[in-house]
Amino acid sequence: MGEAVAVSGRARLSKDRVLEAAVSLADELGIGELSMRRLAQELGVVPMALYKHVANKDELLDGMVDVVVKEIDPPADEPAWREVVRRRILSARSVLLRHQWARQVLETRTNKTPGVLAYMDSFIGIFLDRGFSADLTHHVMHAVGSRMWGFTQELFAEPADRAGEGAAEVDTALQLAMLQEMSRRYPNVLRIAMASSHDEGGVVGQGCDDQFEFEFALDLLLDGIERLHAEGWTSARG
Amino acid sequence: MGEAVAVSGRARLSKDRVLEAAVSLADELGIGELSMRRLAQELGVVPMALYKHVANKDELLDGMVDVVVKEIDPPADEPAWREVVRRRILSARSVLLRHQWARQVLETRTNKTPGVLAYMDSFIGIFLDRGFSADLTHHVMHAVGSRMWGFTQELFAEPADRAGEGAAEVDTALQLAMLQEMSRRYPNVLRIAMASSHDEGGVVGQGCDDQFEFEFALDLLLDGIERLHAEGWTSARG
DNA sequence: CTTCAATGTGTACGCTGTACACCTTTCTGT
DNA sequence: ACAGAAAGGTGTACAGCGTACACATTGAAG
Repeated sequence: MGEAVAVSGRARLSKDRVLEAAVSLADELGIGELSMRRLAQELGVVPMALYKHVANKDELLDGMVDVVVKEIDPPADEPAWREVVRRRILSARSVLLRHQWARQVLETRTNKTPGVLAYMDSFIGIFLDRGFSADLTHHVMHAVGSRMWGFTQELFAEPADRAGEGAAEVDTALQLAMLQEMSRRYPNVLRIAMASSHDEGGVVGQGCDDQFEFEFALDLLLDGIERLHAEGWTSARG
Repeated sequence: MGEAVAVSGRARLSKDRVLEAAVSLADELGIGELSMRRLAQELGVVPMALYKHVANKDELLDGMVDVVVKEIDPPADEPAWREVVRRRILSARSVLLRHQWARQVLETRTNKTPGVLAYMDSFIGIFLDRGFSADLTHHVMHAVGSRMWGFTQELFAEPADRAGEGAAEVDTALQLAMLQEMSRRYPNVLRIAMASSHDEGGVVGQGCDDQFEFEFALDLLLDGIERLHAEGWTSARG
């Protein structure tokens, strides 16, 4: 009588339901813990049931990427390309921060899902529609590269470090020793790690504002692009 | 009597031999095909033998990264930071092109092996030793990000496409149809893909000079850094 | 020659993705 | 309303993975 929900509580599966569940499972547990079996269990279904909605795990991952990419805001409707690009990239960044696994998956994929193409297309359109030449835009896209997706390689990523319980004293002593070793072998790394201006206290106290760093690098890039565009730059090879 | 080579042909294992074999196996087959079992077989040894030289697969991957990173040229000894950085990054790029799997592995790793730290340290040193403030250098390192390793996200990576044998005619017809579909749905992507100036003929004929694109983006970045340094830029937050 | 540590072996376990045959539910045409 | 087809879900099974653990072999030092 109903149309989608079986009488006995359990809703029917669908590709969308599978993808949605996969995304939130990856959000919770990380991409490494996402297996077909785990996902099936989450959906109250036997593993093979998933294969009626998704050809294989690769297609699942592609679908997940698509779901995430569609969360990125569309380009704003205003004349200044720079602000449009800037806002969109920052939107992408906030989306990819919500789904941290997406960075890795995006990079692994051989990128050609509809959502990814649509995002790229409209991204490119921002430049073309505002007077950039196809030539310059092409090079700009390469220069922007993965920053288009709102991420940079985290230079000094912490190793997750969950469940750090027992033997805290040994840890601090050992950490100090390691720090001294560090300062002998890699003095420059240490100086730079310290050079995050706020939080001057805590030794290695990860006082690095990622958002600031991201915007710094982004603006550096946008400055460069602006200059080239203003100069009417064109590639002089061939 | 000898010391390393057993009488019966087979050389003894060692961590170095394991890592070397792993690197060239990954070069040949790609990282996806590198398993402990396959590697052991390549070395004429039972899988568990590897664990006497490497704690687990993660440590193997770390070691492989270290091997690769050590192939990058040391910084040249000259006063102009820009040329030193440029040359070194291009050296890193040529190394990572020889070991394509390394990009992915580097990004996955929680980066802290000695070789990686040593590379970063000396990279940072290029700036510090040539008059950059620690503050600016810190931000610059974030801006450089993964370009330090000589790679950018390949925007339009081909899907490998080995073994494309049977039904070539269907393929071309189908490809044409897909192309038309593309041009309706993603017109901007197509325009940009075409805009690689040499090779104006072949439809989608991947006429994109990756090396040019890389250097373009790199120089854009270096220009920006140069300007900031000349201005005596300093982060104004905190 | 004995002894001991380092190195290589064999077996086994739990995990993965997924092929294939089967049953069950739901939709469609008459 | 009913037959039949299509779509969705199940159960079993297999090859491959990383690796724990107990055992055998080797090479060097006493």
